[in-house]
Amino acid sequence: MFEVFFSQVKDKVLISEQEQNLVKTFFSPKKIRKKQYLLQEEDVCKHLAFVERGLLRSYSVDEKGTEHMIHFAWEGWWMADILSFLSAEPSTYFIDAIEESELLLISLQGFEEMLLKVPVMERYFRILFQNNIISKERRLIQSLAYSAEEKYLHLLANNPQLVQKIPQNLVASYLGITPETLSRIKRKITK
Amino acid sequence: MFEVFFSQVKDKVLISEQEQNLVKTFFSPKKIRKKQYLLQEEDVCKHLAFVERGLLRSYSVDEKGTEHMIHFAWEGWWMADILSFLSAEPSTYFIDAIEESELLLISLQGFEEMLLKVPVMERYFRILFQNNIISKERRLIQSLAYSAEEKYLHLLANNPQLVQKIPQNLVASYLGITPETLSRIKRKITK
DNA sequence: AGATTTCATTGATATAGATCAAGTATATTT
DNA sequence: AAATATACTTGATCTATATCAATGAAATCT
Repeated sequence: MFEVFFSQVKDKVLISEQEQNLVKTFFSPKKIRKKQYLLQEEDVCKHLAFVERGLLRSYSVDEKGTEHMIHFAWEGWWMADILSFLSAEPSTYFIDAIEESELLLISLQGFEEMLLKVPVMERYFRILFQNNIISKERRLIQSLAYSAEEKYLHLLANNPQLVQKIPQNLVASYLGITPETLSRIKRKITK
Repeated sequence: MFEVFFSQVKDKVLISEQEQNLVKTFFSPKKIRKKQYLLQEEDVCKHLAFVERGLLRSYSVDEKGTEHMIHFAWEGWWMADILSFLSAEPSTYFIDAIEESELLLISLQGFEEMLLKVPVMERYFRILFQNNIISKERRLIQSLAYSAEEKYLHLLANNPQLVQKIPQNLVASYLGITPETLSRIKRKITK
């Protein structure tokens, strides 16, 4: 159950067997079916979710009903609305499963206790958050500086996994363009 | 010199006098004039900079020469290209001073040593990075979901300080719109 | 204080990408 | 396997915002 989890943690920090066993106690496993919600708007995000297997997405829905993809998480990635999780305010996001998934959940209380009792996990999350900032910053610049086609080409070059795993209409939303525009871009490129 | 710095740190974590004195040893002060660069593209970002007084900006420049604002930092905020700082890769950003500023600089070596010797600072940065993720996520959604006018209204509502401190053309770039469009939006709103 | 550069405003025009609509292909359900 | 829903493609049109251009207002320099 924790195979993917600890292989990810060990990528970033050194952690002893003892610490691993302690860390395990803060998590509970959860299975979630395709299309099932993990979080709906207005609810408080009660857990950080680590994806052992499967595929989740988070997104917001604007007044017109249009979905805007925030994040995808597959094996080895985390998913949550961090703002809602940390502040206990109602979320403005939805999180659901694109594919049937196996998750490891930790509550806010568990999270805080774990960080205090296992300082190496404080370090792990600091590094994780660092990396997240970097990737968000990249995406932000791309959304400001690049055309639809350039954004797609960059995604293909830098995140081919995402393009492979995620349905086209969700990739389009992730890039901030319409499915029609993405379809036309793909046709243009393959010529 | 460290007044603003420790008031910010104390906002997020509990830190003893002793720890404060140790932390101080890792930083060196620096003054920087208006328009002076702290970092230029292709250089490695050698320091995290804390702004005690003044105003900095970071931005990237695309092939057409257009600037895209990434971040502004005034009293109490941090500035760096985190990717370049942590990886020692050449930066793709510029950082310069909008106003004459007083900074506290820490090197990567200093940063890593400080986090190991003063664990409460590990915690501080984890929290800082958390908050940064949240604000980047907000900005990203706004860039995907909102019109130019909506983006500006949100900025006015949620970050009025920024609109006050930062010249119009830089605010426009921060929002991913042209100065002309921002000017027209302002006229429309004030009617 | 006058000269020069930089920034903000306004108007006219162009364009990337959205929207609307309809058809085709691919999944999913019964 | 047929039926239904969902996703993808293609074309025609529309629109928000960019671009180009010119003028006026601040700010900065000498």
